[in-house]
Amino acid sequence: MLSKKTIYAFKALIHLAGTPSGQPVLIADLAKGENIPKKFLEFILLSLRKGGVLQSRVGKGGGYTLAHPANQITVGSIVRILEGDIAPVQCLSTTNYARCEECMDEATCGIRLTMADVNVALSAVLDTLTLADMIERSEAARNKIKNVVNFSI
Amino acid sequence: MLSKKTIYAFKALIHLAGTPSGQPVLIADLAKGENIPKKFLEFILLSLRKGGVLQSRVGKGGGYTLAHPANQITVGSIVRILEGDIAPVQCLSTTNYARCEECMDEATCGIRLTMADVNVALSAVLDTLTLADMIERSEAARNKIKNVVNFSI
DNA sequence: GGAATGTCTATAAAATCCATAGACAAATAT
DNA sequence: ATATTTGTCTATGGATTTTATAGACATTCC
Repeated sequence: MLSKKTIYAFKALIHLAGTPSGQPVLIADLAKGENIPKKFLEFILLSLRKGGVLQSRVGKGGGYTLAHPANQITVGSIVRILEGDIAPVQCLSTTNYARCEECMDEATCGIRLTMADVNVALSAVLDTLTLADMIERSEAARNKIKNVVNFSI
Repeated sequence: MLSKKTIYAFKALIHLAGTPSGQPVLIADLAKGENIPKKFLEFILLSLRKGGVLQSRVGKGGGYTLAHPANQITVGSIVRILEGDIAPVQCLSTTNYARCEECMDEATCGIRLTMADVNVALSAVLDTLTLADMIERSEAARNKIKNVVNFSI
């Protein structure tokens, strides 16, 4: 289950992706617009910037912008930045590896070998989906509903 | 990331799957054998029993046994029992549904629509893999190592 | 220089996870 | 019947993580 932090990040990123390109958005505006506690959002945006997903500018006319086009920002990269990792067990993590306590032999651990499959499947989906997909799907759903309404008139 | 509770559950279940069939195993023996805090394990086993994965018998000669053959106990069912759910967002959970706070319109939420794909992919893997797979993979890895050793002699 | 804005550190409230204690209930053996 | 073995249940507390806030600081622009 994703944490609130990650959901907030998605909301903020979708908001940023929806603003005319190049136009920086203030933390305060993002917080207000997406109903996210401002100080908490500061921290989230900072993490995303350090993770290479966002760019920022300080001072008047400053704010946050996406560091790349929305279709190049994967859901996986966002999750990895905010959740620390995707791997179901830490002994499978590349970015945050830790040996499982009291695991006698990593090479023959059935849990690890099985979770490796889960890890691969999960990474595959998350690294395929992008911010642009999130927006497209939302729009597609909206259009579908609109059409149904139109037809029914 | 799976919690310790779930890892403990896997260990206990693998242990149970590896004992001659029908033979009940004591909580105390499982706790000692797998190095799991006994009282914590009690709670875990109870959850698994209520979830239909384990059977128990009280009194002398009692203990725990698998409720089904190991190849019929999916990893997904175990995770669902102990983690509460698999869905990345609660508004996608079937067993534990909750509306996301302040989600204006669930039908057009881009986060939800995207995470639905993740949910499908994740469920597919977890519901395909079984306890028997965990054991097979562990044995396969052990045999592989053994052969390498033999060849090198 | 002054205003606007992001950055950073410290801290704390709330929730969840991990673990333990102890009384209780059920089954079996004698 | 009674004693013994063993799982069941309720309550509780410590540890960790998540969520959130406060305030000083640094940078940019005018």
